Amino acid sequence: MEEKFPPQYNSKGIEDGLYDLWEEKGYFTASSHKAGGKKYVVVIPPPNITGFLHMGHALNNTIQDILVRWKRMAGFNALWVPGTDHAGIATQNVVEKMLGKKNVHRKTLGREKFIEEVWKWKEEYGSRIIFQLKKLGASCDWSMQRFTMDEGLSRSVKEAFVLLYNKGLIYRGERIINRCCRCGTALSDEEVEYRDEDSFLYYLKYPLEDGGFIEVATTRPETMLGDTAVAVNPADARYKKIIGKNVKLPFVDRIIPVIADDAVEKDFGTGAVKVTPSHDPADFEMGKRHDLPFVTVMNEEGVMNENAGIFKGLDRFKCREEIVKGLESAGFLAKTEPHANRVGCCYRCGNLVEPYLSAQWFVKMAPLAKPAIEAAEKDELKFYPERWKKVYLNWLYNIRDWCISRQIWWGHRIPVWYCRDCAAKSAEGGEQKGVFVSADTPAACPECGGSEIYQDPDVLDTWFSSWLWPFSVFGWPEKTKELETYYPTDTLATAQEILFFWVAKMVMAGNEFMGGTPFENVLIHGTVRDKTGRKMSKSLGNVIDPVKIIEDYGADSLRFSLISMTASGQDVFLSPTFYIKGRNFMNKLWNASRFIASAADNNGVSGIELPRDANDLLFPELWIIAKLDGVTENVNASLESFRLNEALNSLYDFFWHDFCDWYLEISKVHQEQNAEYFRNTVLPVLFHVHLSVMKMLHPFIPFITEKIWRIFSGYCVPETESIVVSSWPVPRAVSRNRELRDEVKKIEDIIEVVTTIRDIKTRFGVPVVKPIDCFFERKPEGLEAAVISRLAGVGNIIAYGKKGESAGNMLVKNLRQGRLGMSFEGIIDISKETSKLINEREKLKGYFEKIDAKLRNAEFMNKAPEEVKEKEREKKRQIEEALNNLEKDMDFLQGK
RNA sequence: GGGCGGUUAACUCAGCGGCAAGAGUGCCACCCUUACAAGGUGGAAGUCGCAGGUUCAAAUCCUGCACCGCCCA
Repeated sequence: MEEKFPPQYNSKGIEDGLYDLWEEKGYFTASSHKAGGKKYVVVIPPPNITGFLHMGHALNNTIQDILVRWKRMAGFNALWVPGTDHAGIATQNVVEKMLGKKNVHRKTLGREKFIEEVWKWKEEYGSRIIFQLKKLGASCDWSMQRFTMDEGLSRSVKEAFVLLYNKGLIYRGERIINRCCRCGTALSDEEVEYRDEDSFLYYLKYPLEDGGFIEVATTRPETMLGDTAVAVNPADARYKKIIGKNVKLPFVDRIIPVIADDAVEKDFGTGAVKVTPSHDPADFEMGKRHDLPFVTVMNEEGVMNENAGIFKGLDRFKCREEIVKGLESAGFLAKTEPHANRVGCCYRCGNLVEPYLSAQWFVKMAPLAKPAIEAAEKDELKFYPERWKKVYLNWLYNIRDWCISRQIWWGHRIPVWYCRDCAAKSAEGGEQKGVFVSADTPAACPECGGSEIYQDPDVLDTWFSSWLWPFSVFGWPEKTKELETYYPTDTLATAQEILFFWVAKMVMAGNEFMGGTPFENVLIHGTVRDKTGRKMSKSLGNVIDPVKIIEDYGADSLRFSLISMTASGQDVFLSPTFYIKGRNFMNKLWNASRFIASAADNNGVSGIELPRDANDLLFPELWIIAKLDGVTENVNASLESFRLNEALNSLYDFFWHDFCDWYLEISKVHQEQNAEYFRNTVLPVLFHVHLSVMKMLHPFIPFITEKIWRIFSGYCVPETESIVVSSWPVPRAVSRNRELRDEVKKIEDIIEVVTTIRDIKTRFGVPVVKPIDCFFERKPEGLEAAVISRLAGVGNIIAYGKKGESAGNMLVKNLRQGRLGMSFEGIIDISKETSKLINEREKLKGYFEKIDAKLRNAEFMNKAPEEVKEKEREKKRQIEEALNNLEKDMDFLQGK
């Protein structure tokens, strides 16, 4: 017993072994050859290979694991596909940094060598997060593990590119894109994070050619070197006369026009703005509309170029300082004022993103968005919580083209080739010739047959592979057995941060390449934050490390606490002690198991058969089974609607309070009173109820439930070797039987008696265990008497006559089932008890008034549904009874 | 500027039309009653952010406001 069940639960040494066992047995492996049957498929949001498990992952993957384990037990062919993504920019950064420590630079290494280094790094460190997911208990089918850069998925990426290109949905265009000068690449709009910054609004005085000035306001004065116009709103009376005149740009002496454009906001700054078509998206559009020149004044690294004149060679930030100084000393700076600015930053390195004119590959999104919009509008795609549907749709309604080329080396090389010969023949400014796409590496130019071809140096956005994930993992474009069996998937669980990055794009890709949505349900859970509401991040130093909590308290405690305190879709604010609820619950589960096992040991019982028939059960057994039925129904309903916390908390309440506080204690009475019934009936019920709860808890806390299952299989006829593949409980509908329900009511009366006695004892400082004599108007017999006696600490159970033995040392309570007298030895403080009763009576009277008024209210009686009215009447009856009893209690106290 | 979420016990959170408003932690009193002190019994603790409104009935729905947080321009 001791070695099997130490009195305190310790997750150490239990969790690891079990996970290995599950893997060995292949419990998580789904079968693509299962004919018919129901399948349930989840694809993991692939964590990136540079990642460490953080609370967000812990929550996200716990949720998926709950769903998959539940469905697996419920008989589904359940598959959870794991994997990682290659995280182009992040991984390249990590490896560059590592090489940097050895004084090796990417560019000196060369592309091929560098990529080799990245693969080496990936082999060594890229699976850290996979190991951590296993620690968490994730029941992924590891035989299906995928990586976005592996051969199959790379094939999918090329295929998708070619298909879209041939359909005209991928094009190369010159646009203002977001450039991260640090990471050296273009970013998509989604990859830019916005940050508030206290900066300045600079008012520049531009000299008009024929005298005077026009004032423009800007937050980025260094871009003035690239200005090719000044714009005002045509309706702005202040500037009417100046439209069409010319300005001489300071420093570079370019003559630029004052133009009129509706896009200019009259209220911003002076109402006149500088126009820099090469360095601002809005200005770019304006430049197109007005046919302005495009002057780029910095290079890709953010260093000012030859167009910047005397500022050439300066870094963009330094240049801003110098420009401001220069303008000021030349008298061109009217004023500066503080200005709260929202600046775009790279989501990978945090550096300021530069709007930059360059040629990039884009996906034309509007045609792809259309079916994705329809899917949500028609509810073929459902969001939980539903409000995210609006956010999703809003983004799709305002969709912009997706910049997919990245100027880095680690990633899927863009499958576009250029032919030097054909390009040379292209007419100046006309259509560019000699550009072709191919999923396979071509040997020659398909147009001229020439071999002077080269591949586009850029790679694709990592998300260009992620958006194919729900079907690329199954081998698309090959028509595989897996694809046929598992696609479309069922539920996608993710945090809201990647709704646009990923979820919306997967829906588009699913529609485009497979037809229909890639999953039916999108479960958006909250973001894990610290207790002040900030995201957890290393730089803020507010991180609670899930790995540490797993080590110290077990994955079960972590999972339990996370889910139990997370309402669907609500952000999670974690305090540093949040795991305590879980840890304590594990201990409770452990000790209840310990008690049951030792009871079985003491009776030398083994091979208990489950479940039992309800026919020869006594009322406590009927009661607990009926309760179990109710809980089972609630848990199922909660899980079906993705209310995981609700399911878990109802199991918690049932197990701790109904099962342990009451039933387990009552079972001890059986143990003492009726050994045979205990052995033949109570023990099986204990095992049945306990194991049923273990099953339902298993998806939430897989390790401890498995451990208990395995220990218990030494006592029972084991249903399955492992709880992982056991069957999900179904309600036995005992509670629907009317006659049985009366038996079940007995427990409620007993609970009232026991609670009353304990209350009095505690309030007058008598330990519950100290036996007192009690007098009953309706004297309990047999089992009832024994239960009351044990749970409330009653010595003699005595019937008493109508007058009652109103000795001074007795206190009487009038309960539902009649009078209860408790005998105390001179420790009852009559006045204290009286004032308590008076207090209670006041409260009850107030309550009575409230209900009575409601029932006298004609409107209420007219309009409220019958159900509610009946409920109120019932309440009134109960209060009346309670008041009545209270009066009697007081009469007794006052010696009447 | 637009949108979303939050504001409930000291703390962390449930409840989202018919509760005399709940849980866990913490707090107070008593109990080491052989499953569990990571426990038991009992208790104290809340004008459910503010102001209006709808309704027979509002913590729950609507409107406005305040503060906190997020997202998109």
